[in-house]
Amino acid sequence: MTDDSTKRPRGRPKTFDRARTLDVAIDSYWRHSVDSVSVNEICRRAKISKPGLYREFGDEDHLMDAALTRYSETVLAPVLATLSDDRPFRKTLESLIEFATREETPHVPAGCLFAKMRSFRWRLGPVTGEHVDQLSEGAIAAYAAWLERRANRGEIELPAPIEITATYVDAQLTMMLTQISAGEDPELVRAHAHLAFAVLTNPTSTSP
Amino acid sequence: MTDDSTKRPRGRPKTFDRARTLDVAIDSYWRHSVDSVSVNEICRRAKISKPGLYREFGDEDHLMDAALTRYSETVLAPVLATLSDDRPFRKTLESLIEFATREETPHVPAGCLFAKMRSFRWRLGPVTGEHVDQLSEGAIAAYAAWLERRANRGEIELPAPIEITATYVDAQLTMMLTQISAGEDPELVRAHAHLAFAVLTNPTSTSP
DNA sequence: CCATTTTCGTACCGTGCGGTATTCATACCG
DNA sequence: CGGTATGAATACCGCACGGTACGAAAATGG
Repeated sequence: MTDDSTKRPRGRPKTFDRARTLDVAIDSYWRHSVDSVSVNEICRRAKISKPGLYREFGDEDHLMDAALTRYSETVLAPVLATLSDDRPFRKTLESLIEFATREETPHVPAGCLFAKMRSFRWRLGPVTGEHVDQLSEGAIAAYAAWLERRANRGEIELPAPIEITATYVDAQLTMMLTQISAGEDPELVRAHAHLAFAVLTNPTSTSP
Repeated sequence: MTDDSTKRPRGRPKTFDRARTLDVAIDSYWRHSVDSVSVNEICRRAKISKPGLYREFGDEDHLMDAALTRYSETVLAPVLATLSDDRPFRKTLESLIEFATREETPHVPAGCLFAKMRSFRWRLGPVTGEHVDQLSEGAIAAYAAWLERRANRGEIELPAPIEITATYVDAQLTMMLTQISAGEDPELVRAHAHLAFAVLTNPTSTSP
């Protein structure tokens, strides 16, 4: 069904594998910190020439942005989508903790590329930086919607205004991902998570 | 009383101002991230020559270590010392939160140099890295001693084994310092802190 | 076959880095 | 004064970075 016979473009056929290059970039940025992975290094790993990469992506900023786009579509979106599921609060929370403390596997690094980019926000290029901001807002909005829905159903009692509670959940999950990426013991991080989220599952007064 | 008449050393008198250089280094590492401040940059700010700095400190690793030593003595130690005070738990906790969320002043940057070094642990030199590890252990031990003492007096009820609770407090304070350094709103961070530490001040079950 | 179009990668540019060889300046001693 | 000892800074090294000029390579169209 692939019409090899249809008009091929005029010049030399393209051999640059954009998808594979993006996979290499994502894996590199994800496994190691976002900075400390240079364009040169990605070219070496992907075994492509530097001008090839620059022709495809423009510059380092747009390469990172493309990597973040692909990552958010394939990894982040499914996780945030679970917030809309109609599962009990604790089940969803546990799956979030599970995601944030996942161990490294041969094909999937530990931690979260998005979280790493957030912590390096100020040294990202303008395009990637804006993208990170936008995804951050989206994530917090998703947490807020989730928490509010569960609060309205009486499953939990919000210990603080929704903006504060949502950003609290976001901050805790981000910290967990950072710790996991730094090599912390997943069991310890999970134990910390249960302490941090006890304020949600065990409503009490929180007056200072 | 300064004996100018006593033997002066043989050669050309030293003019290198070690203390001032260290102040510049600490301020630079503290205000900006530890990496992204180069030796060249410190020389520029301190208006000293590069060989001068290298003669005094050896290399970048030992310069950072000297800065960390001075910082821990002048800033960190007093804070950790308050953990031994006999004040009520909540008072001490509030002063910790106050320290971690302090706003930037002209002379004192926000955040904490030690916290910044911890988050960049893996790219520190061997000397500074070891020093950071050692200080981390010291801080956690101090938190553990504080919490255990307060628990023994019935002021709080440990929500988890002491090692987990102490590292939890450490992780939360470190995260707060990181957020403040990243420019987060101190009021929001304090609100998060009260949520995170509610598990200490409002003992309940924490079963997952 | 040759001109045209498009993509390819080698080889380079300027910059800033951590670190240092070398030479000059300033002191004491006799 | 000259000899000796020590500290100072200029000017450099090799390297890796982000980014690109440019000619070779591979296709189509006539």
